[in-house]
Amino acid sequence: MATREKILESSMQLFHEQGYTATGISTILRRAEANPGSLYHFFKTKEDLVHAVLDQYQELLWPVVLGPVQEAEQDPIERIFRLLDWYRDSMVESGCRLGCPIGNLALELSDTHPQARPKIEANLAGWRAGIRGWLDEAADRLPQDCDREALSYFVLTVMEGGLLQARAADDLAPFDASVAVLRDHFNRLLAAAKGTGHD
Amino acid sequence: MATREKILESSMQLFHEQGYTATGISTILRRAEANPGSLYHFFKTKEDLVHAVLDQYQELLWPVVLGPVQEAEQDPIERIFRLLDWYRDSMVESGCRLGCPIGNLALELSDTHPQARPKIEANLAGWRAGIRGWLDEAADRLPQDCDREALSYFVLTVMEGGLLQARAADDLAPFDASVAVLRDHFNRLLAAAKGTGHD
DNA sequence: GATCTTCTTGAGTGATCAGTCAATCCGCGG
DNA sequence: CCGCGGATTGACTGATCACTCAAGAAGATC
Repeated sequence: MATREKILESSMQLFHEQGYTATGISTILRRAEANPGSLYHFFKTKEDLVHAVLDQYQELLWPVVLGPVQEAEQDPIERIFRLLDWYRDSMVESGCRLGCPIGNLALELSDTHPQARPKIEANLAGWRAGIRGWLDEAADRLPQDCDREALSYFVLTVMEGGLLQARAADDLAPFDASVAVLRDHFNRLLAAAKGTGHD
Repeated sequence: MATREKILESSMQLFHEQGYTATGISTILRRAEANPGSLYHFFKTKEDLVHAVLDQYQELLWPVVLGPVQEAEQDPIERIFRLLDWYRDSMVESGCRLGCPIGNLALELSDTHPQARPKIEANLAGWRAGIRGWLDEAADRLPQDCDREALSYFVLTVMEGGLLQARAADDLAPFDASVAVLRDHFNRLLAAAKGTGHD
């Protein structure tokens, strides 16, 4: 792998595992098997590095996350729960650690790093837009007065809030409980729309 | 104020504003107007300090947060939205910064500080227990098969997930949208319970 | 007022932090 | 085979990190 990509990859991993501030440049270099000069040849500062990481997450969102889910599942509502399940699997794999890399950086950097904040928001907006698209696809199965924009925020809220509690508890129960209530909410929305005649 | 309390207070503020790792001991000392020797007389390490901060949050939960809400609002369901509104106000006050101090520490320390994690979980459990108590009070207005434990997780999920997105967006819209959907969900639960005859 | 404990002072510790830079390497066009 | 520019090397910088400690001040107890 090219040096720049090795450094970027190591940074993504370490920022995810330890956070931005807690990760030292020297640790990144050790994992990437590179030297300080190389890192600073490609990235002007440590902050530049996290900007590149956020851009990378943005680029990978559709090819790695939303695309596969969209292809694997036809039902747009089920895609949302497929997405939540995909995240659940990644939590099982890491033993309830790590969580959402964007969410972690959001809480760590939003206040203190004004240049990173818009990039974090852009990432979340990308997730939301994907979910929003699926909700729009299912519009005729949802109540007519259903605020799909608010609902797309809500799905992301459930994901981030559920992951936060799961990490604190070192147990997926909070996440599962949250997803179950979200499922109940969708069931009620679908039932309500059916009750009034679809659309 | 006593030196120990001044140091504890400054630590709470700064961990909230900047995070644990990003906050230096020297900054805490400057704000507390104290010397390193005093800090290390009361707290063995920086990690001890964050443990004391978490204990303090735990102690303040009922007297400062849940108690006032419980007294100000009779309807147990409305108390939940009063609580969310109270948080909203604190976000307005800080200009969409800060967010939930426990949530911030949860994402920063859960993986890397095994001694802090249980204390973070204890704090979240305290919030949950309060909400759960209110839900139990309203049990006869909710559907019989309603999982109130899951619902208490869910309320906290909405709070934390909504705050995370609000900070990233530097705008309360994501939080408001999430709370609106939660309100819709409760309305549907209450309507469903009424429909089948109360209880 | 002597004595003991608790608390405060602040200069100083080694380690680690992000970042620098001159020297060197290497692939490529001429 | 030369010259050039991007890429790499790694020792080095000053600043800051968490933390120490010997000295002394401030109260409390007898």
